[in-house]
Amino acid sequence: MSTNARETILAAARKTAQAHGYGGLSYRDLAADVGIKAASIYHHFASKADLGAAVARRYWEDIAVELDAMLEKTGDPLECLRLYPGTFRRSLEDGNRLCLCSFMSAEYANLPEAMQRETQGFADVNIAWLAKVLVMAGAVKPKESEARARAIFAAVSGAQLYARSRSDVSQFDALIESYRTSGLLPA
Amino acid sequence: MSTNARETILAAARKTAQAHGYGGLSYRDLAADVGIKAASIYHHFASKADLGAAVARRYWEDIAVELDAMLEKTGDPLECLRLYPGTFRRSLEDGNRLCLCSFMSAEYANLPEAMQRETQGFADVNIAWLAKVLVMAGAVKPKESEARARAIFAAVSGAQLYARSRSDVSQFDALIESYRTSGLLPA
DNA sequence: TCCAACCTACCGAACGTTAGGCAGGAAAAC
DNA sequence: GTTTTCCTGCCTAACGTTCGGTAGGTTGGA
Repeated sequence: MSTNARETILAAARKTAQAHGYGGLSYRDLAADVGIKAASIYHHFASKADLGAAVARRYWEDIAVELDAMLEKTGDPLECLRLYPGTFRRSLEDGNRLCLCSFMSAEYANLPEAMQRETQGFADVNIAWLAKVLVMAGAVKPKESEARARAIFAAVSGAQLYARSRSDVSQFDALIESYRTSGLLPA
Repeated sequence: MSTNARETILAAARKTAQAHGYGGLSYRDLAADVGIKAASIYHHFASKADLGAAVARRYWEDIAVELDAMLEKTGDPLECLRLYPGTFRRSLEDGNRLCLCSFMSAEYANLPEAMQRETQGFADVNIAWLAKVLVMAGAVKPKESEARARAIFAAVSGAQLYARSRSDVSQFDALIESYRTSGLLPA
């Protein structure tokens, strides 16, 4: 348990936060999850705010790596745009979980400052990557790529939120399909 | 205070829930808001779950009236579609608040059953109205109106969520404009 | 006389957090 | 090579606060 306890805590906290939010993240439950006592978490994180900020940062660091890997692996920007909603879909499949960024945006007013600062990271990473890929695919003019990337990110987030409220992944799929039909996403 | 205390509580609870969620809604704070003691709330609502469900139900009942009134007043479906995002925009202007439906979708796993049931009401009302207006405006084929309505609702919700995380209403406006440019919303 | 509306005074549970201690392995001192 | 020191990782036990909720009393108008 010891050498990677910090990582184990981070991963468990992320999963819980994606299901119940930062407010729904309890030290006692989290500790039980990873097999230690609540007080022991303080050996790895100075406070709940610190833990939350670390989880948030790790979250967008991971997605940055994942998105770049996808682009490198396929080498096809259009295919990337087709696959992009899959990252959100997987959260839903995994226990009807939400993107941590969406949860933090909702809980924004209740978050400690350090977490508020990290909230934007995930969106920034997604939007920058989408803008780049949109231009590569020739789907939009470079000038409009940022705005379109933001629109896609926001719309996909909204689709995930809606599907969660129905506990129904197929609603997410249908929404993505509508985004394609309407022209928001390349068809 | 007495005759409309129940209404006062409902309204105050709605406002707090739109800022801090159901979990962030405290009986003591809520009571202080409306000028009574926490225990007195139990004279009007049997439990927090009951209060939450009543707030949620009232929320979508109100929007149903509001949307129908808009259509009747303007008589112009295209103008209605142009005005539609305004209801979400107003929440942001009013203390960076979120649509209650989005908050409940995020908190879904933490909500009492009665509230989970009410969560869908708001979305249903919006989607039904949008589908009707889209057909009236001739913007989509009747067969596709439901799907497009859902897409618009989800996308606008996502735009509100994104703008909230930046505490910046202009981000919402920019996103709506992108939805128009891309063809999701009629231009 | 009665009842709705509100009160005071609690309850048990859960929360984040702290103090202080114990085991054990690595590093330092002899 | 042995002993001592020290640090890491975890523990138990409690802290004060806040939570939703309850019991029972007071008050004022119909």
